[in-house]
Amino acid sequence: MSEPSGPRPTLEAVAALAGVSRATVSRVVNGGRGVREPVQERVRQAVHELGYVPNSAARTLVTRRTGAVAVIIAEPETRVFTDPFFGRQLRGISRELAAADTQLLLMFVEHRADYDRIGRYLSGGHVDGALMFSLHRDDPLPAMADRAGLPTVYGGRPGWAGADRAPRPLYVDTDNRDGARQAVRHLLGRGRRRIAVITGPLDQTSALDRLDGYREALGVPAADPRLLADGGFTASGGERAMARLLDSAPDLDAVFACSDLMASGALRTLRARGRRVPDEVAVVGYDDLEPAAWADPPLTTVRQDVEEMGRLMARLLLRLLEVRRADGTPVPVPAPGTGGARGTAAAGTAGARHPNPMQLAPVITEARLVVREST
Amino acid sequence: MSEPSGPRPTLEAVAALAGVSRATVSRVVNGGRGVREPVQERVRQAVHELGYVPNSAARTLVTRRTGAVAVIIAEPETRVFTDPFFGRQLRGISRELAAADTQLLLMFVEHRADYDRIGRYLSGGHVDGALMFSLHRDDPLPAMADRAGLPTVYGGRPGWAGADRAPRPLYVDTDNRDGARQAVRHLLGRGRRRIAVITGPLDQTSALDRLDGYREALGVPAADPRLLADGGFTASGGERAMARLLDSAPDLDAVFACSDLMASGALRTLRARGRRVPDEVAVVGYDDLEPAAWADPPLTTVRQDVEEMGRLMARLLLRLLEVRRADGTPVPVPAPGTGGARGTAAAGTAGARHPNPMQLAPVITEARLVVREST
DNA sequence: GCACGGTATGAGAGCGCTCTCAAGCCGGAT
DNA sequence: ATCCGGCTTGAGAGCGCTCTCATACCGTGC
Repeated sequence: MSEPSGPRPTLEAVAALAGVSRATVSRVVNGGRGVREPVQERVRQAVHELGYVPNSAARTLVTRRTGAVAVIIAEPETRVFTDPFFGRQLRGISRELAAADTQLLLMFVEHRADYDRIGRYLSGGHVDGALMFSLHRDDPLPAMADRAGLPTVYGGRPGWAGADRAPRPLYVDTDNRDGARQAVRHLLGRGRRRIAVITGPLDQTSALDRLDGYREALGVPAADPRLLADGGFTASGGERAMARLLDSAPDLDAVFACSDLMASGALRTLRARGRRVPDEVAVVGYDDLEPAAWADPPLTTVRQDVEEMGRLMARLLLRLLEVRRADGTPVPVPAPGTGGARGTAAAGTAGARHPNPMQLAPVITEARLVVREST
Repeated sequence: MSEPSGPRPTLEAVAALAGVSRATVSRVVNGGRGVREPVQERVRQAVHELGYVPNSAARTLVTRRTGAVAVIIAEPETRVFTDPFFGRQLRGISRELAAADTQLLLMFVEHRADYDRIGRYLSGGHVDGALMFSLHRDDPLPAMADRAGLPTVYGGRPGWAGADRAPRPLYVDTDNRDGARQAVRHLLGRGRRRIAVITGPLDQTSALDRLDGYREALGVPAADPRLLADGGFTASGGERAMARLLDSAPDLDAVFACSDLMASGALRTLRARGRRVPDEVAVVGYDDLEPAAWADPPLTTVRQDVEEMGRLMARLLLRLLEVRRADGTPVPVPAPGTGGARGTAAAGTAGARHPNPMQLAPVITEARLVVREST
C-alpha cells in the first residue's frame, strides 16, 4: 500500500514477511483450506501490508486457466452497434461474467483477415471458452473453436444443430418460430388477410425460423414471393423491403417485420407513401427493444428477454467450464426438449456444488406478443 | 495440424523437430532477427507441422506485457447500449486495436462493488493499459489507474485536466464548446430569439463545455434557468426536459439539445404537445448519429466523428505503451494547444520508428454543424 | 510406551517462454 | 599464421505461481 511504483511484491515477499513458506501463502490466497486460522491471519496481514496482487500470467501458466472468455461477434456490417439487440445481450453476458469474476474479451469479425487472427487467438490459450453470436451459414468460427477444443456457447441456434455432427452445439435461443406464429395469428385475428413479411438474412437460423412461423400461421407450404422481402435485419433494409413489397403487392394490409429495427424502417416507408398505420396497414415487429417503443405509432412486437438470453449464455458457458475442469472430458449435449432444459431451468441451480452434466443443454426461451398501437 | 487434442506443442517440441535450440525457435517466432534464412525456413516448417501456437501466459510472465488493454465504461445506467455513441466509439477502438494485434477487455462499472473488482484487476497486471469513458466527477477510477501505474487514455476531457495534478491526463475529445456555439449561432442566424438548452449531466465535462458554448453564443454570463433543463443524455430524459421547458418558457422558439438522443426525446414531446417543428420550434441536436437521421423531421445536428475518436484513443494508448516500453519512465503530457497536437496530427505518424514523446498530447477533434429539416 | 491416522506446513519441481551470455564460426586486416 | 570483430547459435537461468510429496506434529488407542 505504501510503495506505488517499484517491482510488484511476489508471493515470496509475502511469505518472508509473514514468516511462512510460499506454499502456505498460496493456500491462503486461494481460500485458505488446510491452514490454521492464526497463520491465515498473519498472511492476510502481510498481503495487505505489501499490497500484494497475484500475477495472473504466472497463475495461468500453471493452472492452464485464464479466467477470461471471448465474446465473438461475427457481424461484418454496421449492424452490431445500430441494433440494440447486441448491446442488450452483451450487457447480460457482462453482468453474469462479472459476478463470476471472469473477464470478457470482445472481438469483432469484420474482414476475412480477422478470421486468421481470431483463430490464432482461440488456439493460443488466451481464453477458457467462447461465446459466439449471429453466425451465418458456413462461418468458419465454430470449426476453429472445435479444433482448438475450446468450450463454446452460441447465441442463436447454429445451422448444424440437430445434424449428426458431434459434439452437439450448446446454444441459447428464443422460440423464434412460435414468436412469429403469435405475431401472424394476431394479425389474422384482427382480420388482416394480405400479410407480408420482411425477413432477416436467410442464412441465419433465427431469420429462417421466423419465416417458418409465418408460413405455419398462414397455413401455406411456402410464402408468396410477392409478400416476402429480405430486410437484412437493418433499419434501412426494412425501409427498402417495405418499398419493394408495396410495389409487388399494393393491396397488402399488414406487415410482419422480423425485427423492430426493420419495422421502424418499414414505418418510415409507409409514412412516406401516405399509408396510414394501422388503419390501412398494420405492422408487427420483433424484439421489443427501444425502436419498438419509440416508433410512431409504437410497435406491436414480439418480446424476447434479450438481456436474460445473454445471462443464460454466460451461465451455460461457466457451467461447461466447471464440468470440463472437473473431469476433463468433453460433455455430451442432449438435444433441446429431450431431457434438456427449457426456459431458465438449466441455469436455475447454477450454484450447485456438483453440477449435473445433464443440465448442459441448449436453452430455448419464451417469446411473447406485446400489443401496441401499430396493429 | 494433425493432433487436434493432446497437449499443445511447446517451443521445445518445435526445436526438436527442427533440430535447433529453443532460443532459435523463439527468435524465429518473434520475427527471426539474426537467424539465417535456411534455419528460419526449417523452423517455420516445424511450427506449421506441429500447429504450434505460443503460450501467451508464459510469454507474458517473462516479458511483462499482456497484449491486452482494458476498456472501462463507467456508466451505471442503461445509457451505454441505448446511445449509439458508445458503440461507435467502441468500434473505432476495436478496429485500431485489432490492427495492432492487441486484445480488448471490456468492463462495465455499474455498482459500487464493481470498483473493487476493477481496481484489483487493473493492478493485477492483466492489461498493459486502459481506456476510460464517460467519467463523472469524483470517479475513483483514474486514481486507481494512477496508483497501479497503468497507462491510461480518457474519452472526453477528465474533470481535473488543466489542473495542477500531475501527470496530466491524456484524452481525446471534440471541441464541445465550439460545436455548441455553432449550433446556437445557427439558430440565432435563423431569427430565433428564445433558445432553450437541454444539457447532459453537469458532472461531465462534455455537458459543461456544451453549455458554455451555448452561453458564449448567446453572449450571456449565465443561462436563463427557465431555458435550461438537464436531460441526462438519454432519450426519455430529453422527453421530460422538453416538457419542463415548455412549462417554464412557453414562448421558446428553439431548443439546442446536447445529444441527438435527447433531441429525439424532445421531438416526441413537441409532437405530443402539438408544436410544429421547425415552424414553431426549431431543434438542433448533437452527435450526428442514427437518431438524428431517423428523427422526424431529420435533425439539424453537430457532427463529430465518433468512430475516429475511438481510433484516436486507441492509437494514443498504443503510442504511450510504445514509449513507456522504450524508456520505462512516465511521459510528460503537454497541454492541448501548447505544443500539443490538434486534429489527427498526433496519430498521423503512428508508424514512426522512434516515436516523439512530444506527440503524446490530448487530441481535440473538430465539431461541425450539419443542417437538416428540424431548423 | 509405541504404532497409527490425520492434519498442517515446507521443499522443490516445473509450467513455457524470453533473454543474457558465452561459444563457435567466418572473413578480412595485420 | 594470428588476431579481431561481427554474426549466428546454444546453454541455462529465471519470470511468479501451483501442486505434489515428504516431513513434522498432534492426539488416540492399544
